[in-house]
Amino acid sequence: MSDSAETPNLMEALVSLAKRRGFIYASSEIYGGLNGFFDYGPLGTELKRNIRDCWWRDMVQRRDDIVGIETSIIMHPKVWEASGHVAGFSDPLVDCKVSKQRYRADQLFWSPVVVDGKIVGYVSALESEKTVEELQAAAETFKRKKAITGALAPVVAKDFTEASEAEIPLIPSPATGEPGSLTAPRAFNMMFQTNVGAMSDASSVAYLRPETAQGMFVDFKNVVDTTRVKLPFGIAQIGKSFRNEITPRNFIFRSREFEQMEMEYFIHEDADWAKCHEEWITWCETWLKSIGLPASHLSRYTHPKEKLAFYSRGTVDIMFKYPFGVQELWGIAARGSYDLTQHANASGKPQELFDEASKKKFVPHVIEPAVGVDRIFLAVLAAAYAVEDVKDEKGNVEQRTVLRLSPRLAPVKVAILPLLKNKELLTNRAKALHAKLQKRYAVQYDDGGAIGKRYRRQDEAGTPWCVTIDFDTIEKPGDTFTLRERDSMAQRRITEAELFALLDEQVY
RNA sequence: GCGGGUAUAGCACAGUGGUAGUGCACCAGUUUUCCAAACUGGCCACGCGGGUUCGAUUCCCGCUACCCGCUCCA
Repeated sequence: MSDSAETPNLMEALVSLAKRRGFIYASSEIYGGLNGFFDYGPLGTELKRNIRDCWWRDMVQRRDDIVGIETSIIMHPKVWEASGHVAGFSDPLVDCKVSKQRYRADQLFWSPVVVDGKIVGYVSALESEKTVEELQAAAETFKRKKAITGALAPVVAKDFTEASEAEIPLIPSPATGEPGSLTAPRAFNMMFQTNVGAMSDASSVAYLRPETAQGMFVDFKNVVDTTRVKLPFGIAQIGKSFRNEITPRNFIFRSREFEQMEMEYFIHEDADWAKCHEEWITWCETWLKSIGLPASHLSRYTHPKEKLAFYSRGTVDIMFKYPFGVQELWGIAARGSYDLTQHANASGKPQELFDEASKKKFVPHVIEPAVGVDRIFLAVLAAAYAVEDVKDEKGNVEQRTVLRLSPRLAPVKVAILPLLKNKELLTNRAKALHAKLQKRYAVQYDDGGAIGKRYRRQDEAGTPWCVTIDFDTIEKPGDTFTLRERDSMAQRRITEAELFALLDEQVY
């Protein structure tokens, strides 16, 4: 028996299964696909919906301190100026054509070498604690090698975004030390632009949101004024976001259109934000385990202070061991009062609460757990996938592909199978049960092929239980069915009432 | 975006300068009393565009997508 960790080319197997069983298709596939976009098929749509529903129930409906909203994808462009995304949500990149190295332009520093007031050449260095020293040393070496005499001026460290067109070909590549191989920085904003209204001009430019969070900040006062929430409280939202990623990769892990589940938890400015931050990290970890992700695949990554995003005072990522490596799943950021303050300044509308104790107004601080539905989907799929060796009655070893999805997430909760297709007594009873279950649960009726084949088919779809209507059901007293469990393949007899009780308990 | 690789049916793979097969899956039927049974029949593909050629799925070029690196985020 092998589990997912030992399966070679697990990603290929997942992509293949996802396609084969209708979980995920490439977007616009008949036109050759579109990089960074995906469609969810019938089973995938159910699974994704279940992920959203579980999160919403646990995050919003089962709590007293969190409310939900749904804001528009296109917001006033000033939202993104205030949030910092127009200016800061870009990564200008520079390529060295010789060494094939790629640098972020804002991390690649350079300086003219000035001798006796004249520019005699250029030096470069990568961002570090000693960038200026390195540049100075490089300038001295340059002067010596070129046998230039005169007074060397101190270097002036500038990053590559400040290099002019004329200067770019003169600046040496950090990799080769020779000028001429660096490209101009390609700086583009990761936000998708569009135009509102029929006229396309500068005044109509708008953006598809790159995160749902700003909706919560912009509607902060509305929620406070209309819902009687009291600190600490949270506002949650699930919705699509869009980022024009340079390199979409790893199936649905990094795509250009994705779905976020974000919650902004507002706390008093004097509250212990670090403690609250830690509590939310723990909450997220617990929740991930509750939907079936193994603790062994989860870890934490604390962002070093100097590399924090522009809005963050502290960020911890919950990492997941995907088939392609340990990568981010859930980011929990302490955003301070950054966003509300920015919007207060930009809009001229104060985003404050009144503190009854101190009789003073203050801007709340915020802790933000932000997770991608698609990433959870991928993590869940990877963790659930298993190929097992099973022995048939003759002792022959066969392989069984099974998705061990939690019953909460499984696209189909129960499959109802008449043992035989051509015996009306069986099919009628099965159809009656199916109709009854269908009112409350996602269930499937299947009478195609041999019973064993149908079990395996449901295993691949992740259906936790199969119910078989057999001859004992109609011939023996008690009206019982065979209940077959996906993971153990064990069978037992169960009544209709017991079946409903089982589902009520396990499916939520 | 740069470098390397790949692209044949729903999935996994063969194969050929004269338009393609296999397994599984799927559909119809016969059969079948619990773990991918059997038989019969059926559906379905050379990623897209151009070039060379009498003829291109095969050779060449471009594009697109996917995979592996550089880089990045949910």
